[in-house]
Amino acid sequence: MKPKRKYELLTEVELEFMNILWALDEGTVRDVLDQLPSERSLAYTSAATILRILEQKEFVTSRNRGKSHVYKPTLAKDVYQMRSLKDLSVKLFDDAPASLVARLVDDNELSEEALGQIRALVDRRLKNDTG
Amino acid sequence: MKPKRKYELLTEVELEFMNILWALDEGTVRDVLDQLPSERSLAYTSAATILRILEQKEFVTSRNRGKSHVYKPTLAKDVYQMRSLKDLSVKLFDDAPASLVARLVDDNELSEEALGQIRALVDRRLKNDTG
DNA sequence: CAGTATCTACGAAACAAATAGTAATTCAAG
DNA sequence: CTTGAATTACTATTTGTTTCGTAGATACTG
Repeated sequence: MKPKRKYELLTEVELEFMNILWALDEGTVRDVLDQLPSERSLAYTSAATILRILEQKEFVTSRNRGKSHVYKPTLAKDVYQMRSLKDLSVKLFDDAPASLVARLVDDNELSEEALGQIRALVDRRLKNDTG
Repeated sequence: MKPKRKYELLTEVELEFMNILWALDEGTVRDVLDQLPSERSLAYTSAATILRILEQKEFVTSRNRGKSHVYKPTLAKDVYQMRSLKDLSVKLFDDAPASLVARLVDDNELSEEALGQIRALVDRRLKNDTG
């Protein structure tokens, strides 16, 4: 089958699986299934299907080990994080990242510590650019 | 029909419509349709269906004006922005907003100006907390 | 090598999202 | 009133997502 282009974003379940694979670096159907919370109780074959779809969409590649496949992300998590943020920014924040952060720091739940970390990150980036 | 509880997030098209309603404050099917880009060419009845669904999900209310309905968001945009950010943060950033911002400022496309704005926002928030 | 475990591939069922057509209603204007 | 344009309510179609069962392959175990 010809692989279709233009798969941008992961679906809900695909993201759930990718998070596990990113944490493990790679894994089999069994490995992923073992990482799911017990209350998830997903059938083995369902997990296998999801991974096959992820491979078809080229979010992972697979190699053989014994009788099973080992799946590994083709896309680094930070790359996907950035892609998701860009998507959210465009769709809900008029493509203005600053207004996204504005909303974030409006959150009263946000700890002083988190705020401090955020400022440190921004400062470091500003220094590196000018220096 | 009994309204189901627990509608959290908007679908793609629902968000497209809500963005228009947030900008207009309120509007009819026709109003929304007029705001869509011309290449969108969505049937009138499709737009009406989407708005009816939004009402059913309680993202908007409607009142009658003449023979048509006027739809108005029940949810402020900034509230929904925060909800979306929380969702993304949980699903993709281990619920750590600082790491979300970290990814954002890693983006080379991000302008110096945007970075400055972000820092100003954080600074202001930090000052207000301690002051 | 027979039996069992486990695995993959495929198909399909169940559900949700997006779009649009049809029928019925409403209102305004001749 | 009757007609016609615009509107709503409902239904249907198509497509994508999520889940799982069945069948066949593969490897291990005695």
